[in-house]
Amino acid sequence: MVRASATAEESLSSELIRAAGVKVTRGRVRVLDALRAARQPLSHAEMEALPAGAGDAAIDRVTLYRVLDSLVACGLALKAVDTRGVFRFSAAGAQRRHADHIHFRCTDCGGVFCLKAEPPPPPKLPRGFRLNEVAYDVRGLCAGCSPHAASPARA
Amino acid sequence: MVRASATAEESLSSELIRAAGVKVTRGRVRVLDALRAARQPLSHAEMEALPAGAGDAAIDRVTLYRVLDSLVACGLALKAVDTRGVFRFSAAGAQRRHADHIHFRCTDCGGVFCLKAEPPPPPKLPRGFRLNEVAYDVRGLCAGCSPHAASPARA
DNA sequence: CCGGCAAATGCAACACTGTTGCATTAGTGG
DNA sequence: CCACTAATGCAACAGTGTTGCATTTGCCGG
Repeated sequence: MVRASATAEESLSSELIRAAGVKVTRGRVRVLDALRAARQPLSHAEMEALPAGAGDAAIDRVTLYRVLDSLVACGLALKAVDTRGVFRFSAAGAQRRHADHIHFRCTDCGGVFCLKAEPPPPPKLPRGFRLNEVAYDVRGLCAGCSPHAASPARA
Repeated sequence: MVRASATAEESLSSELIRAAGVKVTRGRVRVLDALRAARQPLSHAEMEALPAGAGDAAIDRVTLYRVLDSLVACGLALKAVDTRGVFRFSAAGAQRRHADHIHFRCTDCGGVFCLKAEPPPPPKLPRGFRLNEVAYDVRGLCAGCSPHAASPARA
């Protein structure tokens, strides 16, 4: 149970959770830890498989769903849908690292690539509307999936 | 079986399907018809429920999936994921009507609103990349779902 | 330090979306 | 009109997400 490493990381997650006004539980700390450590949004399935390096037993499937929901509800995590229709979660604040450029999603392999260009400014909204997120999604085929030769179905 | 109305619509769908180089079947015509008539992308569930006005029996669930896949494969339909993680399909070409303005998606009610502003120009891609679609997605709360009064959880 | 309450957990069962296998039916080309 | 292939319909399955309920646990007050 007592581990000297990564204590700062874990306590920061605990801090964040406590500051959000919800109970600090093992599951929440572990999940937020994982989200904050991840360099890209994680799916439920991926998180279920990660306790390998976390120490003790795996988190229950349903509990994991509820932990994620609670983190989203208190603003510590963000929820999005990937191209396969699966929810992916990321630590709030982490997306700031990805806010200053455009993403290209390959419709074939599902990969996400970061483009150099800057995203356009957000548009004006009608009265009463509230802006939460602006996603400038560019989709197509990446270099690896592009048909270099001939593709009869596309001709 | 014989209906005099909507013949032009239906035969156009048939034309399109035939031109795409695949078999012209009842299911494909009916589905493409529905997609072309719809003013917004339809989900599988929505399409399963629509034969009310189409005349004869409902299409099999699995067949509908396969019909949709075939329409996407031959370029007659487009497949996308909505905010709930459900696939939605639209007739190819229909999105051209929606290419000249921005969409606002309400994260609460799931509604889609058309904004007046024009979308930004597509960015430059790395070598080998192939642009297929540019989605400028603006998400937030619509006027109906915005918290007019106080929202303790957000404070 | 201890007890109690509400929230969080774990388990089972379920609902919805999408997929696969296989026998039958129906387009299409000759 | 025949035959051949693709498409259909049915059953069964897989993955993702949800709900109900009993039990445990974090947190707070005594």
